[in-house]
Amino acid sequence: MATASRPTRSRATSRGSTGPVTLDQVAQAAGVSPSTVSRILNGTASVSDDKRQAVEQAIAQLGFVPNPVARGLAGGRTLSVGVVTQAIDSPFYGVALRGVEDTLDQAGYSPLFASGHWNAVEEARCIELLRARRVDGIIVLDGRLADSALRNCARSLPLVVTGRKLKATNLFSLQFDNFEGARLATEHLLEQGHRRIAFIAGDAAHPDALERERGYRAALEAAGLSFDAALVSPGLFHEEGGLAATERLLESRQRFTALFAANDQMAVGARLALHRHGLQVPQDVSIVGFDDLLASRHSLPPLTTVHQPAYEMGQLAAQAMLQMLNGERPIASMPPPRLVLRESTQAPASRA
Amino acid sequence: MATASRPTRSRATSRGSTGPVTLDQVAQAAGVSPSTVSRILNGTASVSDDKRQAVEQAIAQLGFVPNPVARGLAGGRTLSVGVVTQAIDSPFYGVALRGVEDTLDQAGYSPLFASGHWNAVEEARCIELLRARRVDGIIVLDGRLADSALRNCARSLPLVVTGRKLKATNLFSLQFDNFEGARLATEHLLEQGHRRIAFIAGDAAHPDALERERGYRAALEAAGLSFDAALVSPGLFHEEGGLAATERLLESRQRFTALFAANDQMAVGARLALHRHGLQVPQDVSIVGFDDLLASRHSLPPLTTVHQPAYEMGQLAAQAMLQMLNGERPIASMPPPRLVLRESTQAPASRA
DNA sequence: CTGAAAGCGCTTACAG
DNA sequence: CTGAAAGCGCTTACAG
Repeated sequence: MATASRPTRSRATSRGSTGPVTLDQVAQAAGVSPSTVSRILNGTASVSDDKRQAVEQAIAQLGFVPNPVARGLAGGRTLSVGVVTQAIDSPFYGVALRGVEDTLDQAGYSPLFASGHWNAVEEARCIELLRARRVDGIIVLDGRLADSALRNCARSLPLVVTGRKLKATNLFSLQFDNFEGARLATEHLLEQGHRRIAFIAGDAAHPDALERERGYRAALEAAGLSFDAALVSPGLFHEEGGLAATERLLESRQRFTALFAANDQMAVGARLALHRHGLQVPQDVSIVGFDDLLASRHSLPPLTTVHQPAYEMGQLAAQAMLQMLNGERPIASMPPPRLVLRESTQAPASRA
Repeated sequence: MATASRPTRSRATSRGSTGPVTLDQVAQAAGVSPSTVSRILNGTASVSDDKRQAVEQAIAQLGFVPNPVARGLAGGRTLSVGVVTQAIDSPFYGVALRGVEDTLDQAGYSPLFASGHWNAVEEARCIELLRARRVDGIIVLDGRLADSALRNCARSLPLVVTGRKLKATNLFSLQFDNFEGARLATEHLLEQGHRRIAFIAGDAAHPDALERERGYRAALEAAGLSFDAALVSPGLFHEEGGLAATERLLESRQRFTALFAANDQMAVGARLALHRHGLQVPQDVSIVGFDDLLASRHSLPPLTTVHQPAYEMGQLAAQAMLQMLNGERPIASMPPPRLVLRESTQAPASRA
């Protein structure tokens, strides 16, 4: 009778009790209260074996799937985590997103992606949007948000940030050693005998870009070479920028036998510029990149580059978030940089 | 008094009435009922100007943002749409996802991405997951789900599918003319004088792959050339596959002066294989790809390829979804294929 | 161990 | 045009 005589409208009932099975239906089928079903679902309290069995059977039989929307409202947890990235189609961040997705998925969480387009204002908007959607936590992949904005956000939500070292409660940061990576890349060129090494710099608005330039200079200095500003040309981290930067270098008639690009995308642009000028890689000019994008393995020639573990970064960030959500304190850190030797570098032609 | 004497627990109240502003608070501040606030928010009914003003002011003053989770539960709409894609980091689909994201975002909807990994079983899981999350509709980008599964899904949710022609109520499909694209690519090679044109085929489990092969054959036949199975080698749509397929072709000692790869990723692999065998592009072998990935513009040499408008595809799919959600019937269709001429093709060396 | 009840923050018939 | 009330499908103190 209880069900039959429901006095008011019920969307589900009105269309013939079709529609998704609800927890109440499970409770009724199992002959227990909704509270008990909920407890079993959430492992919130111990429940007698017979009730548990009855409920589990009812769930299986009815094909019940809890409604995350209702759970979110009632329990305050949506089992979703926001991810602010720069662009969903970035060859670098895309891989990181996959790492996040895979890790979250295994734990029953869903990612909610939002793209900041390399722009602090939009990134802030992403965070607002994600909070409005009541995500349980937010992962911020790099980006240009001020540290203070991040700290502030962490006051109401667990936050994990990559690309900077930041200490704050409720906030975990993960950083790749860009300095060391760049130093390694430059050192490799030096060891091969190169002395005139051009540097295609990234976008100076990114801390990464600055760190990589520092690494380049440190390696030079360690080898007793002096830094020559005429050999560095900014390429904004993209292909066109790398192409233009290299054109500029070539037109300036600076001599160089090797070139270190602060990311693979610029290396690809540089490669094309050299080609346009009839220069061979690595015979005439050696190239080292940074990131080790999937595509770099098949570029022409396959690119020597600093491996940045994007997928692992995504995984680690997601794992850290999961731990925070569990009340644990994450302690992970990024693996150290590692140079991947391929075919774009060799000793300079001895024409000195 | 009403607020102060609330008899029961209230999470928000207990932490000092902090936390997000609720609709009730807005109603109270504006001196109207919650119903009225809701109506204004949703444009559900006409409301007198003075009340509207009072409410709008209260909203602005309190910085109220409606809780989508509550909206979802109460109204049955979550303002989110599920997107099942193959891999979040695919160079092709990534761009399509950006098109979806941009379009949805403008309309106040959020995308929920789920990756099927080129696998019908996982795609089905994605759909389940998205339905469990109560998305308002689902966009399926290509994939291997059976038509029947899709039709079935459309019975409970608006669905837009790309990569196939499918008629069903509540379902809109969008298809690129793969046949014509492949025909165009092959025709171009033919016009340049090539007669022995190898074909790196895609994964035969994808309808796209079959269509592209059909286009290749059709162009050959139109030119009076007979199809030679020894000249086709499957490459599974990825770089490694393209590389291996080309190696096989080369080892089989089949002669060919041009090569058409059923996607750009395989073209890149093919390019590398040719390089390993000391063959120049386009001097020794011309290459045409398919897709026109962002990267293809900067490959060595820049790749001649069939432009497939991934971003527009994402946009169109999202727009169609938005229209269905509005009760309209979408009528969009994909732009026709277009060949982008770059530097990887030229007339064969006259050594016949 | 377990149930009844209230509540999460909205929406939407229903009845003026 | 507008409000009171019930409900969306869960969770969680509270009281056995």
